[in-house]
Amino acid sequence: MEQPRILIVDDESRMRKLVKDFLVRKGYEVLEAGDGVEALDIFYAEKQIDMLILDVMMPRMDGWELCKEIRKTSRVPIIMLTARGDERDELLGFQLGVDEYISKPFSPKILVARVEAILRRAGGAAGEEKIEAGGVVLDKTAHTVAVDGKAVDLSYKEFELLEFFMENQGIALSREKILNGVWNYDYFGDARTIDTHVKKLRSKLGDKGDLIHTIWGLGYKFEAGE
Amino acid sequence: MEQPRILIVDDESRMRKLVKDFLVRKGYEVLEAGDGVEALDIFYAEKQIDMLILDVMMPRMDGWELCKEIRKTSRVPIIMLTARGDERDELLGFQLGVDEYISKPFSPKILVARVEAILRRAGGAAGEEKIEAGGVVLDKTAHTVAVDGKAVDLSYKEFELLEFFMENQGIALSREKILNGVWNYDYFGDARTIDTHVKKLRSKLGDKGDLIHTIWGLGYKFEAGE
DNA sequence: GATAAATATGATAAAAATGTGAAAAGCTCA
DNA sequence: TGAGCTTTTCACATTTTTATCATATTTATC
Repeated sequence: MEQPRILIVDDESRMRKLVKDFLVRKGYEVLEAGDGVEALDIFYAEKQIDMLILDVMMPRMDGWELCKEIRKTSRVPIIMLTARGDERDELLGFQLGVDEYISKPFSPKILVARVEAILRRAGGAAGEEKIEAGGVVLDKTAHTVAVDGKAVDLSYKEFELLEFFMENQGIALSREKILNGVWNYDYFGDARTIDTHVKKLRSKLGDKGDLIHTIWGLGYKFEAGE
Repeated sequence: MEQPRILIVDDESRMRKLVKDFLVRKGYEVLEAGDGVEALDIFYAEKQIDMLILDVMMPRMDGWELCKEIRKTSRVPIIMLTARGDERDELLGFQLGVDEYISKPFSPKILVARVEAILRRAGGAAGEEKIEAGGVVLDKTAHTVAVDGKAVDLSYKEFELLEFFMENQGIALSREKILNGVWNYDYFGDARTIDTHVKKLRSKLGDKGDLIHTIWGLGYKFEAGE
């Protein structure tokens, strides 16, 4: 599962946006639907959806109905967003095949944790350790990097270098520090080797290449903010 | 057995519901009966029931009687729910052909564990554990692998290696990790032996061989998505 | 602007890792 | 024991990555 695709269904666009933002930042691709009917359309039209997040309360077709519909043809993981602590509903839901509940209001942390737990359980690739910054997602577990959702091929050293940069975001790194952090201590070659790797990294990262800033007379710095 | 079907028999609907919820959540299909007579009806009317969970105390026909009846025609696994620690009953029950006891009150974890253990033990098609990814189906129980529905012959090591790969989908695996996961800890041979096995696996998997990705400088990764 | 110092770039050489086929070593079962 | 199989080792071909170097470009400073 290169980049799990999640469909969020809620009639409140503010809520959709909220959820979407957190998930996108974690490297997921997120689609939106405003009600159950629209959700079904997207679910069947779009390529592979890896998870659904449904609000219970929706016009036209509510979360339960939608869930029931989907379950007729698919075992895709479903998370239900409910009002706080409605246990009766939860029992009903588990029978319908809901995988998890999140009761509103929820913290982003909870949301992301549940999503990752479920995708992991679903046998997928989750359980990952990821670092994200400025549209660049580095997945240590899968050893992959994606820029704006698009996979980028990096060599081993390039990956390690980027990892080091991203773990030290906003910090000016001298060539010596980089050498110590990424190369083995028994490396006594030219520090200018770093330049070459930075060059390749920048070019492979495309637009995002300039997240790696040159600090004159010192070294480099990875920074997403601005 | 794609989705084992379990019949829970208890006169207390609250208890039935409780048990059912946990099992449903684990992917079982659960039917309910309120007493022994009803249970027999369902058992003979319904298609294939894979397991029975019986409460001892029931009106009309208690758990023992029901068990005796069922055993006249079927060896379907039976779990008995009893009051805590009634050893006399247990002896009686084993003679009647009860497979397992769970004494009330029980934790959901115990329940699920026993159910899974028994289905697994029930051998044959039951408790089957399969992993699927990208058209490759690995059946741990049967120790078989099929690619696009066509059986593929693997040696023992090849099977174990593929199993390890598939259980760690999407995770970049170093040779060391693979060695630790698939070989015994007392193996001190060459890590390159992995390469050879990967080679054979790839060729035996045919098209699907390239689900096993090489990660340069690191090792391998099994990935189906893309 | 001119100059010196530092960095970027592209090409190329060197090194390292993997793929492959075959042979050797182990096992298993008549 | 020995045929038939699996597993491991090995040597060599191939591929990919990494390091180096010469040159171009950029930057800071005067």
